[in-house]
Amino acid sequence: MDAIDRSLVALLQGNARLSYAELARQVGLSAPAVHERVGKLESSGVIRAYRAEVEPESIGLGVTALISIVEDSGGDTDDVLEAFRRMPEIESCYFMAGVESFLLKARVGTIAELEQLIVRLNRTPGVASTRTGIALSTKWENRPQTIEPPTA
Amino acid sequence: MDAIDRSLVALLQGNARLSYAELARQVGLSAPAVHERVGKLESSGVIRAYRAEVEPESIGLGVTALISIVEDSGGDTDDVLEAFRRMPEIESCYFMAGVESFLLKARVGTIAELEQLIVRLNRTPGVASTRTGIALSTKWENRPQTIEPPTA
DNA sequence: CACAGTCCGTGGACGCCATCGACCGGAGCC
DNA sequence: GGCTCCGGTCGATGGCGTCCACGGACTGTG
Repeated sequence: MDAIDRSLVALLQGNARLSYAELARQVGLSAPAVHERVGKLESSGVIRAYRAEVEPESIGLGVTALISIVEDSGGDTDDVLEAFRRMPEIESCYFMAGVESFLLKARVGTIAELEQLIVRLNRTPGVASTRTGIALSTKWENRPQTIEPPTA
Repeated sequence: MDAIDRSLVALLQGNARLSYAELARQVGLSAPAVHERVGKLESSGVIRAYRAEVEPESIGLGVTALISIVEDSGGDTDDVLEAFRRMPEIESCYFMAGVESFLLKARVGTIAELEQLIVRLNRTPGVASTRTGIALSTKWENRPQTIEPPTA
């Protein structure tokens, strides 16, 4: 992970569809060299995936909610996680410090669907209680951060 | 936005670097047709961007926090937002229903940096108070949802 | 019914790109 | 010095992106 790798990552964070030739021009290497570097970044796990970022409303997901979960003292955390994973509405899942073990970000089409999701969550074994906040609007999301050199 | 557009969006959500030729094979059209459709999806705002998804730890961002903000009754919401936008650590910003007007997702390198961020937030005009939860681990994030036909 | 216009696709052409293999130069190490 | 390894350049070739001309289905109109 030298300076060139960092700029490659930054460039691909900004536009994942840049060609290797274009990346090569930007960082001042040849295309095959860039190809190999990017391949290593992928296989070492630095680059996890390339995703198109889609406007949620246009695919029928107008409602965003953030749901905190308090775990049942009896339940198994892995089972709870597995249950969450099976709910496709849950886009993100964080395991949190504090009384509320999980924070979920969910997206659904309507408030009615959100209600159904919350009911399903509360019925899930291992879930003691939920607390839901509704996002009225998403100001921005997943803004890429500028990459800093390793503690330089 | 017909069925073909939906599968194009789904394919690009899964892998934004698919070639037009490959997309064309998957949806059963010619490459120029796919090129035009994707172009329209981009310019109509359905596809906002193509991003490489990067493992945060590998770029020195090991600490994830979710911060709720209570707004000062005197402050202007737009000014607060503008201040948040200038803090690159804040990856996502939701405007919420409820007492806590904003929910921020922030990523920093160390707890010390998180402390500094919270101090800066509390000093921001228009911010009455903050409440911070620390994510011990990210189970998953921004999982793409399967796209449903428009209320069919 | 014929007609023109529009939309959305196909097929062909051409230049650029991805990708492979051969080669090469510097660093580290006997 | 001479070996090896790593990581780069260069050159070739097949596939891809992209432009353009063309064509069929649908639609509204004289």
